[in-house]
Amino acid sequence: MATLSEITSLCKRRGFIFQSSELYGGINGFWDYGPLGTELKRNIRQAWWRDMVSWHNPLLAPAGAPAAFAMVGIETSVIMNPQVWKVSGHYDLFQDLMVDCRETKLRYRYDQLRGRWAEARGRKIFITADPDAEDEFDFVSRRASKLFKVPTGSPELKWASDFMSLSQIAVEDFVGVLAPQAQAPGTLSEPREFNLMFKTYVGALTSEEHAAYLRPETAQGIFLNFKNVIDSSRVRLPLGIAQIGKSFRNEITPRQFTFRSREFEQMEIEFFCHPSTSEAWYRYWRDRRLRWYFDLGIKPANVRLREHDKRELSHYSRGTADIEYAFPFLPAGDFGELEGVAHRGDFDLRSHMEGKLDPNSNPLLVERDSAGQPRWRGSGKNLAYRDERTNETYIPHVIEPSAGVDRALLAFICDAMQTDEAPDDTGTLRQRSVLRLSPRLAPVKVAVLPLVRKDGMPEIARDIHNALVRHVAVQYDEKDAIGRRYRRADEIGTPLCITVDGQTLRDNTVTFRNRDDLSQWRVHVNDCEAEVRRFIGA
RNA sequence: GCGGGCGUAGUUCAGUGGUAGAACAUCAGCUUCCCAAGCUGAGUGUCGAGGGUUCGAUUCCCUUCGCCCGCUCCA
Repeated sequence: MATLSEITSLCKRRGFIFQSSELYGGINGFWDYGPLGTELKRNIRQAWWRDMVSWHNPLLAPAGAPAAFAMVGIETSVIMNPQVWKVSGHYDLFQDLMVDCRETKLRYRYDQLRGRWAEARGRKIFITADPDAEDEFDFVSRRASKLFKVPTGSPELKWASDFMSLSQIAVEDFVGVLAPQAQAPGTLSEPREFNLMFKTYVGALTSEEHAAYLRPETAQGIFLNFKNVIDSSRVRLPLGIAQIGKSFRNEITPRQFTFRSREFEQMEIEFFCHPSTSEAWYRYWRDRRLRWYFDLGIKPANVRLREHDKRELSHYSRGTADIEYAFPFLPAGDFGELEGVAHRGDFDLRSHMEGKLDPNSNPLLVERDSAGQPRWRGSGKNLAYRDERTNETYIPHVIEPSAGVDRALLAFICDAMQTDEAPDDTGTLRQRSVLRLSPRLAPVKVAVLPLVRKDGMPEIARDIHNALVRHVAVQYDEKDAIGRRYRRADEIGTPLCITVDGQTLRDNTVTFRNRDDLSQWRVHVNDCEAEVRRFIGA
């Protein structure tokens, strides 16, 4: 399989992906799409939108679906009322305080590091536990006896406190804190803020009361408009609302080409249904979304569906599955997330009604501050749904398939990139670089080529090109030998070539040539468009 | 954010303390009746950016930006 540098150099050489602001040395975590990349990306969005939204038939239950359902699309703003992110939980979650260990270079979440004070041989040290330790009591005991050089369980070692969070310890006292993997105390930095949301200011004044955030996901825009859509669109549950749009996250370490970017595009559906049917809908969406990648030509061997186990799940969720791809730049056996399909229960709608819910409470309760008030106040609006046929009112459960456009594009390119062998005109096998993209996704569907640049062939080929140009993405190429033109088409994934040759002059047929198996067949000049459409399935 | 490596033409790379080359790609022409053929010709780089040392820096030093790898992070 291709390496990351082979992928990035092909993407640059052929105009799929460039580094953003490359002229000025680039900017970490941002990417531009070139002419072919833009077409490919549009085709991915279009395939998703058609398959999920515009080609959806609300009168028939799709294969495997529990029932027929409605599906509409919306497009919401990137910047929203900041309260949205407080209620959604992103504000708390994305403003993590971290501490770094200067000795081991390890970083810990400030609120996750726990430990207890230990006293021996005249020294008092706060011994922290590794957050991943199976048994923090055991971990801390062993660390303490090693530090003080006393046997475990020795009466010399006294515990001066119970377990407590590092955040309860003053920063001045960090000199007496032993980090989980450090040899000596006092190696932890002061807690530092890592704000993962992009902050901006609305209006001309740069003051905190005008602060706002670029959305870190498109989903919240859908939740906020659930009631608007219901009230305006004559749709009933079960209902999917879809959106494609940009999102922004201040990733600490953008890496791996476009896989982890700070500006990225999402294709998300929030699917609203009755709580009693939500598990069946969850399974339906999980399986359907996985199949979508297969239908667009991703090799099943490179994809896996990873169901989160019970410990990873919030208790309110009946399931979350990641659709993952074996990106060639990841270590062998590792997969990277393309899409997450999550059963979110009524967490989001209820949070926007009542105030931010505590995801760890069971049953779900509004998170309160010390005064007993909601930590983050909800809208107070009623987002319950009334089924007018059964007269039942309920808060819908939500299934959320959330896909990354840029990640899908990268996976499609990685999966399609191949080097195989094809004979040259002397019959010897030569390396051929070919992009086996699905015809639906290919940026160029067909290349029209005169076999040689004489005998009127270019004129006929131009006529064919001109007839196709309003209907399919077509390229005309008369430069260089025919074999070289085929290879150029192969390298950018053009699935079909139409060649005007000597026989065309006699009987008005042209040669169609298939990118994948090099097969050829003849088609009448007047039937070119129909044949292209048949082949690419559009 | 930490540690390591790297940055020369569109791409892959060579090279030198005296301002740069190859292959492929690109463009033009000739030739060419089916899979990267041949011939002729052309263009391309402020050697990532800024500063320093030096008579002189792409080359040595510092800073910075970017890329890759490992940690960390990844709702």
